Formats: sequence, C-alpha cells, structure tokens
Amino acid sequence: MTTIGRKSGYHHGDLKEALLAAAEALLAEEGMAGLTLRACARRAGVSHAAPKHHFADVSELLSEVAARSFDRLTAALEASRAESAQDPEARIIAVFRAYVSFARRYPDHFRLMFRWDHMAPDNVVLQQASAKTFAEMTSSLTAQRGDAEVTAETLQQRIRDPRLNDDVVFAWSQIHGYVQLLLEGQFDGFAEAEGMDAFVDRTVKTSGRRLSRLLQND
Amino acid sequence: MTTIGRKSGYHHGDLKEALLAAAEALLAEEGMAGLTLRACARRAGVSHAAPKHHFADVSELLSEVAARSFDRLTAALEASRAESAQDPEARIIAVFRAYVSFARRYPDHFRLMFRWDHMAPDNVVLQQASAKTFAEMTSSLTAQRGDAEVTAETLQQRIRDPRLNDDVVFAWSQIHGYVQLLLEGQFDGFAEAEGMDAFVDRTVKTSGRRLSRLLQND
DNA sequence: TGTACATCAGTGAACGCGCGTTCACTGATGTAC
DNA sequence: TGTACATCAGTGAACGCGCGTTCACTGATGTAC
Repeated sequence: MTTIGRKSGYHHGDLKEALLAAAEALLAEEGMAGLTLRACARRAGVSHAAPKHHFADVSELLSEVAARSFDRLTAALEASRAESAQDPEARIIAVFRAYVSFARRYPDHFRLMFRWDHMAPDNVVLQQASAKTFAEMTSSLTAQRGDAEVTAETLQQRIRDPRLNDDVVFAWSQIHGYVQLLLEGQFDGFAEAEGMDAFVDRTVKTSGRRLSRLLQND
Repeated sequence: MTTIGRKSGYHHGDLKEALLAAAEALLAEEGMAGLTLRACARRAGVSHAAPKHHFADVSELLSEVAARSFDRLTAALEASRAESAQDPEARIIAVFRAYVSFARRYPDHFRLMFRWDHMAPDNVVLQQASAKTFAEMTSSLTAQRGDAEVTAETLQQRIRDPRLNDDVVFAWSQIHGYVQLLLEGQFDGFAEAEGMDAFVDRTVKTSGRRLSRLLQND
C-alpha cells in the first residue's frame, strides 16, 4: 500500500489524483465493497473529511474511476485495431480479445463500468469517456462493411442506419455477454478439460470467426 | 407492504418462507442495497434476530432468493419451448424472448443471479436451481442440431462435445450480453426513434434469426 | 387424560463496527498594495 | 521588499445511522410416561 507523495506537510498537492489512484487500487484489491470515501482517504494518507473538497459524493468519485477505465478500454481497443488493420476477421477477433483481456485483468473495474446505479449519471467526464469507448467499438465492429469511420460525434446519426444498428447490437451483445459469463464463472464447467486460458483462446477465436462471417454475409 | 400472516401470536409458523418472500419483495422494490437481514425481518414482522434460526448468513438468504429466481427463469424457458416446438428459428427466438422478458420484469433478481460474490457458492439449493436453468438453456439452444435432450444430469458429459460447447457459449453469450446491455441502459440511444419496446421486439427477432441461422449452418 | 420436561422459535436490549456528514479550526498559498 | 488579508485545502473530533452479532430470556409445541 503506497501513498502518493505530498508536496508539503499540510497541503497535499494533488489530492484529487491521489484519491483516484487510491480508488483504483482499492477496487482492484478489494472490489466494490472496499470502495468507500473513507478508505480512499485513508489510502491517500489524508483525513477522511478531506475528499469533500474534491468529490461531492462517493458516486462522483466512482464515476471518474469508471471514466478512467473506459479510457483504458478505449486505448486497448484502438491498439488492437491498429495492429490488425487489413483482415476483417482478424480485426473482429482482435477487438474481441482486447475486450476480454481488459475484463480479465480488471474484473472489478469492468463490473463498475456497467453498473450505472453506483454512479452519477450526469457526470460529464464519465459520459464522454463511455461515449468514446462506444464509438470505438462501433467503428471496429462495423468496419468490415466498408463504412466510413464512426466517431463519438457522428455516432448518434449513424446509429439510425438500421443495418449498422443491428450489427452493433448483435456484435456488442456477443462480446459483452461472453465476458460477463466468463467473469462470473459460468464457463468454468466448460473449460474443465482444457484449462481456462486455452478455453478463452479457443472460444474467442471461434466466436470471433462466426461473428465476422455473419457481419459480412448477412 | 404486506406481512405473511402468523399462525399463533408468538411462533410464526413459516418464517423461512415469509423471509424469502420479504427478500424478493425488497429486491424488486429497492434493489440489492435494500436487501439486509434486518430489513427482511422487519418486513416479515419479526424481531431482527429471528432470521438467525433459518439463515446462518445473509449470503444464505440471497442464495435461496437467487435459486427461486433460477426456478422461475427455468419455468419461463420451458414454457417458451413448449409453445414453439416445431420451427427451430421460432424456438430460438422464443427462448431469447423469454430470457429478455424475465430480465426486464425482474431486473434486480436477474442481476443477483449472476453476481456470485454476494452468495454462498456452496449452497446446494442454488447450485441445483442454476444447473437446471443452464441445462434447459443448453437443451433449447442446441435442439435444432437434432441432438438428444440435455438434462442437468447429462450436461457435464455432453458439454465435452466441442460443437455443442461452442454453440452454447456463442448462443448464451449473445442472449446474456444483449440482456445485460439492455438492463444497464446501453441501448437507450439505439432505441430513441422507435421506443424501447419496439426496439426490443425488433432486435430480439433479428438477433434470434441470425443466431438460428448460424447454429444450423456452421 | 394429565403432567413433567425437553426442545425450539422468537424477543428485545446491548454491543461494536464502519460509514458519510458536519463544523470550528488551522496551516499554507497567493495577491494587492 | 514587505505586510495585510482573503482564500482555500486539510484536520480532527463529534454525531447519527443501519448493519450484523450476541445473549439471557420467554412463550409455544410436542413427546414420554
């Protein structure tokens, strides 16, 4: 348990940043249950009333933690897209794999991101971050149609295209559901023989292939 | 807020049942956050130490609530299977629809069922109930292959068949992911124009059709 | 049919816990002149 | 260059809350004889 260093003895210097870092660490180590304002303050080495100056509410803190997680996921998706630009099937599989890897590495971050009841729905930072992830997903998943790229700005219009709408709903559901069931251990029985890593590797590949074929031909 | 009647003044008669009913009602009305032992006791009209005689732990109570929810889902899936026995595509769509309807009607029950961190993983009632749901899903989703029916007993063996394994992983992920994203409001932007009910009706149909085609041809 | 007794379910008061919130305070920083 | 002052971030003690747990108890039920 590390504390983000202070500049001076009294004022922290960047407590907001330290609190966010503490929150992320707590989430990784103890899950949602461990994520309280007091615990974050403790971990940041500060009295428990101090966070009030930076976050009005625990939900505001959670929102910004989630926003950071969305940013990370977006970055992972972008990276996977860059490294598999040509082949449409390889691209879908790469996106799939990036989503799965992220969720397996940060399971509680992932859970938080999709539990809006814990968060402040009006938080702008969160809204922008999740919109970016969403646009990136849409863009990646529908690129093999040969459509123009989707950005966070053009998303609202483009989503009215019924084919694109259907495709995104289908592909995102596939990937998201796989990850959810995987994280909650529902596939443990499936993976018994081969081991979990092999199972994931295999099923991501076959599911990605199926998904890709479907999006091209349908 | 109703209380399940007592037989006598002192002893309750069937407090275990009353506590489970209270828990289900609380879950529906207030979500996971409202589900505490004390709240259940209060609602069952009993002192807050009374539940100890029936549930060692809040996680045991939650487990049995989840088990009941699994039972309900199983029943809904069975019913949907019965009413669409012939056509494989109609059958998949019916299963899909049953899963979606259940989750929309009891969103917090649905969330609880797939959050094993709140429950007692060793609870036998829960294990059996979820195994039954799972077998029913597997059976419904793979029936169009013409395979023999899968039951909770034969599941562990049958799942070793790689084709069946792939099929179930794919189809279940699809349905489950769709429901998760729907429940958490991720599709709200998609449904803007047509309204949520119409969106659900449409996408369940098209996704089900795609799923069905994939499971037949692949 | 009646009595004695064991068993068990529910009571209610008490305890400790960690949480978020409030508030008067204090120490540091920066700005006006 | 120095001084006065406003601003603001962090302190620490106090409060109330609902939670789960414990424990001596009491009322009801059923069983043995």
